[in-house]
Amino acid sequence: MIPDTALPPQYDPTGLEDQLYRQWERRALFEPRSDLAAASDPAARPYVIMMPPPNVTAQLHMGHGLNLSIQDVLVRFERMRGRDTLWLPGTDHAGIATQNVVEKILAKEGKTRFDLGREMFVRRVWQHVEETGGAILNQIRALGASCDWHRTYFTLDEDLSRAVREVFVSLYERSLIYRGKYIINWCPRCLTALSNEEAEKTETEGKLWHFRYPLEDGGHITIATTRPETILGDTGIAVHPDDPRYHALIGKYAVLPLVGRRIPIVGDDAVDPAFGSGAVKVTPAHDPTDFEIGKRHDLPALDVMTGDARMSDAVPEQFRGLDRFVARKRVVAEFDALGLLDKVENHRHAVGRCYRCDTVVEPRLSDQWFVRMKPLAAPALKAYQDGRLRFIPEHRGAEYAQWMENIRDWCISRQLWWGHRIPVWYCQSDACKVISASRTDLVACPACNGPVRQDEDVLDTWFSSQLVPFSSLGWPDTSDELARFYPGDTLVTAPEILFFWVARMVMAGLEFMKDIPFRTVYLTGTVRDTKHRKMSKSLGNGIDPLDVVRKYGADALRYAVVSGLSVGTDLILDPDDLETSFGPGRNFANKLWNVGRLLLSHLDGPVRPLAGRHQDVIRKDELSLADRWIIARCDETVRVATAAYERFRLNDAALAVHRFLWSDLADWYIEVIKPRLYGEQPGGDVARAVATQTFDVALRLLHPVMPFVTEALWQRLPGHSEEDSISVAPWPPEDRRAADAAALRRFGSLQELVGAIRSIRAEYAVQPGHTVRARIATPSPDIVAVLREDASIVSRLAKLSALETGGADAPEGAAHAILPDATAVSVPLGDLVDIQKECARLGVELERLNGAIRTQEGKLGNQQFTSRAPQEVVEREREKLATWREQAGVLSEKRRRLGCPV
RNA sequence: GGGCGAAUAGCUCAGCGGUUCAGAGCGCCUGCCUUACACGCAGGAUGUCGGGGGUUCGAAUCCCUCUUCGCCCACCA
Repeated sequence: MIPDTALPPQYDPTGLEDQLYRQWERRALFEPRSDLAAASDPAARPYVIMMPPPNVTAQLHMGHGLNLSIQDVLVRFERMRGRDTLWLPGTDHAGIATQNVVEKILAKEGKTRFDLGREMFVRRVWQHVEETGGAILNQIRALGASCDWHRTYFTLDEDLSRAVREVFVSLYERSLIYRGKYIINWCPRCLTALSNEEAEKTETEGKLWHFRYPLEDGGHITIATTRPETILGDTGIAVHPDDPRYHALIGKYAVLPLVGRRIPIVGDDAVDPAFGSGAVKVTPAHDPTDFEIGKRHDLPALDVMTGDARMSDAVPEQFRGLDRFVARKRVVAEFDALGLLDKVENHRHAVGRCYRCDTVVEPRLSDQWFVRMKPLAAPALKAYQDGRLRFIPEHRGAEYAQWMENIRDWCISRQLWWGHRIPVWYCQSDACKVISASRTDLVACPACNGPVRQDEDVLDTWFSSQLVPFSSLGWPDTSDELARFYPGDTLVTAPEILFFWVARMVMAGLEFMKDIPFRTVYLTGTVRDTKHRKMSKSLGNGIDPLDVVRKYGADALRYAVVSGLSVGTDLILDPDDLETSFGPGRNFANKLWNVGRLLLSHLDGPVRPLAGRHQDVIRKDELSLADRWIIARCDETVRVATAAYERFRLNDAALAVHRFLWSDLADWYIEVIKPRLYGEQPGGDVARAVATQTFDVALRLLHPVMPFVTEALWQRLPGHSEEDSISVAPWPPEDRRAADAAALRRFGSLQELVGAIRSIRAEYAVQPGHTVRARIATPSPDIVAVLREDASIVSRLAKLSALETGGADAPEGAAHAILPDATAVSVPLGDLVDIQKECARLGVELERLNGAIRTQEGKLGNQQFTSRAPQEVVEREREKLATWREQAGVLSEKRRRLGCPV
């Protein structure tokens, strides 16, 4: 392609990124390739990476930016390696979260969902989803994510809903789903049951109240509680059966204060005699342990709260309708008034909070649906123990295993309206009362043909999410696609949803597809601010990825995320200083752009290939030291970067390519070949070919991280056009023939030599345009070779007027440097400075310094000062003196070396 | 209460079984708008590698311990 020499000097991603993305999408570059699917090698499985579906109405946040970037790097890498790839985008209906969003909108209109009724409300949510649901998908595009948009799914789609039904009914038929009355976590604000995982335990500073309950036969028994309001629902007291203090009381009764209920004292192993008073109040309707105790001793369960956590009509009148925390205070106050409050202690304990609204959850007795997890967990645990399923970082696997080992049944019913309604119908005819789970909607009872009523509840949103690895591919229908893309390879996600989603996908996959859905689970770190606080909307410390894309480009964002991140560590970004976080990525893109600009401006046609069967291939003997060096460095970079990508060490890959492009190619190679490019020296065509082709390789290595700028440049390189795309260009192969240890070593020596001369120049502040003479004496054969064959390069880079070999001047009269390989470099002082002027200048400076030193000596010699001034002031003055003396020494030495008159 | 990570330059982090490992980027200092790039070029300063102990010829790197942060799990009311 003819170079576009009109490229602006500053890279501007605005508009360009959009344009390139549309180009990719139009050409369907990210869809699976039927040509590869048809390939005969059955072992060549496609690469499938699982995108965690974002909440349908959510806005993109930095967490998405982080894990979408990682996923895109991985999938682009595999795609370029020639694998068929699938990265399916989709959205999750996010039951509670989405319902909450719409309820908030209704609240602004002064309405509740109950005002609308179920049908109208659900319709309203759908409307909201349709209005806002596309936004996040476009935001994902803006990051450059190369996913297959033709198969975008939504967890409430008809197909995925069919999968949900199939799974529910199948589990129900095998008694792996059951309904029952148990203590569950209840959110009084969302008005629904939650799973154990959805009730986030947080350590809280609370109180432990000790109360005395009068015994029927006189005396008291003291119990302790953190939730006094539940006393109103007490139906017993439990002590340890072997506790000598209470042995005699077992079987006796106490009278519950405030209520007057006669409650039995029972002996139960669940009681820890060492805690509190060793006696426990038993509230079967409001505590899981108490529920179990209650069952064992036939204690009634008395629910004393309403759904929104107010005291119910089951409590004495003065408490009815009170909020639980108000009731708590009131109960304490009344006990206190009765003289039955023994003591109050501070007490740290874990309090469950709703993961959606942070409300303190209430353990509550209610009828819910559950999945029996133990049989499902066993194979999922085994998959990990066998090594079939692996975690990155590895230690995360232990969390997974621990959870699987201690798994509890999963409460899947939610008292919401938005979601998959439970496919269970209850026969309304008194004679029948059959309960039917059905894959299709029922209008009549299958047993008696009587009227039926569908269960009111919907399923936990994670119930459908866990099926996505196969439901998104058309399951329960069988299809070639399903066979081709299941199981997948990699899942990249935030550690927060390890249990919510990841673990359950593994279980569901094993149960319904007989295989794990992915081999590798990469758990990212958390995005935090500089104070290491998690980025969140409520803290207001978030960074909007789209804002970053607008200001710095998607490439810069991705580079920041990838280069600043080692496996599994947190990503620290400063919301108040985007420049520090994203400037380097933008600068890097700009650097690439300018390397491209320079190369393109010197190209007027195709370049000769470095290797291949073409006749005009460049022969090895045409290559200069620098050519061989950059080719060898390029190959090293291919090996390092490829290995790093394979091992998920994306930061290593990014930094290796950065180093090659910036430090090696731009700073050294291009500087070296400029005379050849400008036609001042022969070999211009070779230099162009080498520069262009190593640049091409580096662009490909970098493409997974910075897809846009690499594409924009690559399409302009000779032989490419807009009809080509780097995103499907072949991954650069390792080339053993390029390895050239001698060139690496020798050019390294050249770099050191040039560096030494530049240091000398800088030390004497020589103007850039001014040339100097250098004399080199070396025992190093590499340097000897450099001086023989590449002296012009050294002269150019170090701005030398002459480069002499042989015995180096003694340090007298010359600036001198010794390299690690014992090479001595010297430059006549006369070349570095005007000796007379410099002597005069140094003389003046030295005199002034000596004056200051004399004054300081006087000050410190003054007894009054040293004895009266604070110690640290004197100390500081002494240090000042020492520094000045040192400086004076340096100046004298300089004068001596210049041979200045004394 | 159980389990697991982390502590390296002012900041964010590399350093993957002990011998070119004391590094990168940003920031800082000096000099440069050298016809690709000031989002740049060249040069430079900066660290008792959290404290203590141990193993070894040799430890940022292995072992023990302490301190400090963080994560996961947990029905002691």
